[in-house]
Amino acid sequence: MISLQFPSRREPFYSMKSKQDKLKSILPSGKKDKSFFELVYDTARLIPKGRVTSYGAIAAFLGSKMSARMVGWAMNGAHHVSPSVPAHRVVNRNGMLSGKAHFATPTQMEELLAKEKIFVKDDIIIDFQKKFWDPAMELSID
DNA sequence: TTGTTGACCTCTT
DNA sequence: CAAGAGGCCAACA
Repeated sequence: MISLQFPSRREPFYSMKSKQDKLKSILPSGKKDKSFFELVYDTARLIPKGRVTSYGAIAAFLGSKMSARMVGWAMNGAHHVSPSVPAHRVVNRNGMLSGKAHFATPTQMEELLAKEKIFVKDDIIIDFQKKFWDPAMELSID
């Protein structure tokens, strides 16, 4: 199912802090003392191949939609965590590859995306809205 | 310990 | 329209 929506500027149902506990139960690894970063990593690992999402969408999904910045910061450390995190599937809300400079080579992010049939022009993902995967829409939380 | 700095986003001048 | 500010939270000096 394809979500054609950007994260809405309306107050979304998932923005309530109380959802965090439910998140912890549906996300893979069972540790209870998850930091915000770990939640970010877990969510990112759920992004299907061939789909992308945005920092803000993950942040909103995790309960604080203003933490998009932290999601980016989390990705900064995503290279040396295990299991690996598909950081290339996370872009900013315009579909721009804002993080490509942090990959091993300047072209790696684009190449990884191309393998999943996601193509990029001028650092922007083509058909971003069709490739967009909103965790809040696709993962049912109650 | 305090301050600054981000792979961001939204609202306000 | 463009530009600024505020909010988030972890890392680092």
